[in-house]
Amino acid sequence: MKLSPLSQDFVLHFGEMGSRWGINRTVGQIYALLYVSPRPLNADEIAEALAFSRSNVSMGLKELESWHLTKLQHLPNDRREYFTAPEDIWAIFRTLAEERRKREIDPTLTMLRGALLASADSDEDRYAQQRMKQMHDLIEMATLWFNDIQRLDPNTLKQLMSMGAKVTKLLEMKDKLKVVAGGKKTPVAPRN
Amino acid sequence: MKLSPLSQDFVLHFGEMGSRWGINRTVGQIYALLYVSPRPLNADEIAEALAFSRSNVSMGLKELESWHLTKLQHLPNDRREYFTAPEDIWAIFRTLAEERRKREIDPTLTMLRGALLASADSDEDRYAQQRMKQMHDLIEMATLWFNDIQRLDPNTLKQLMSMGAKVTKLLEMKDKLKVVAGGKKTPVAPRN
DNA sequence: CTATATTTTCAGTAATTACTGAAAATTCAG
DNA sequence: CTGAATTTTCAGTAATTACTGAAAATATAG
Repeated sequence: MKLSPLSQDFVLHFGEMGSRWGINRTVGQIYALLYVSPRPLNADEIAEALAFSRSNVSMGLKELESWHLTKLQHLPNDRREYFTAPEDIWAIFRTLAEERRKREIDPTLTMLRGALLASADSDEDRYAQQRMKQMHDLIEMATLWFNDIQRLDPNTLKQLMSMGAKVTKLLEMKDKLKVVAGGKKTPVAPRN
Repeated sequence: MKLSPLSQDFVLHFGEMGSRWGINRTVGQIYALLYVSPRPLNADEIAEALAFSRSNVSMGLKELESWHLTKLQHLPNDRREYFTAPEDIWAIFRTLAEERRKREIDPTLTMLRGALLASADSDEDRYAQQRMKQMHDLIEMATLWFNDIQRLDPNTLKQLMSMGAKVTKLLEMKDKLKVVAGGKKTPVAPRN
């Protein structure tokens, strides 16, 4: 297996990006290779295409599996395992976000909650707790929201995204409608 | 300067998180320390509190500066430089997101655009380009959207986030209104 | 300007992380 | 079962990244 220059560039770039994303260069390259490959690849093909040792590829694939970023399949009359990246790119991003949430956000929220429960017996600690609360609340809100948004079907999500900030126009509209209709004015979170 | 156990935990946790976020452990700890500190700190205080060498702190602070995550100030009758983390936590996340966009997303989009312009003269390359296009479009849309959303003032944003997925109810409402009003029925993408 | 306080740089070293090859384990056709 | 094909593990090594102390640079008070 020899990589075309087109794929080569993509793969190398994703290797570099990988290192900024907590997965190492090797893993990034393997993933990128699977992503652009029109057919499933086995470990030897990957090792050859990327010039890594067979064992390195084995490790990398395991890592990707732990991220739920590969699909494993078998080809008829072939004992080797073949790998692909999931087709649906939305699913890929959802998976990535989900995994990062589990590994990074959740533990952070847990730590913050613990710290907020501890007793603060100095001005420093009280200040620190206040800062941690700000961070906790922001992270929690963003996470809940992201979670919600992410579960929308791709088309709704797409529609929503293309609206961009114009979505707030809808919020205003909603408020006006309520007033006009004389509906009970739901107290919206105070706008400090 | 001695750290309370409360801050200690926070600082150590952020050190670890830092390494998952592309900034190293030291830098993560320095940032966390500034974040929970009720007053500006100078480099020596930071070095003592975290038990790092003075030069390591100097490097770390420079790194944080390059991320626009610290504010530098001077105290009266003191030649040393004092550092703080910005007050507004929304601003902090906006900065972080902005910096990551510049360092990771933008170069990726550039690479993808380049690859899409290149001529593909094999089935493999055509497939690869198609995959890259999917990725490009998704990243571009998400980035534009994120950018838009992020610029909202914190309270609108908060309101929007608390709605979560219910925001799509507004989309439906909008569509219905158009129909009732006899407006042109915009064909909405099917929601599978 | 000089002396001193403070910050930055950087070569060397330590620590961490990535990678390899050889060997062990697993899988499965016959 | 047996043995060949395939995958995984892991100890050793290579490569990378982080950290330090000493020295250089910069800033400022006098």
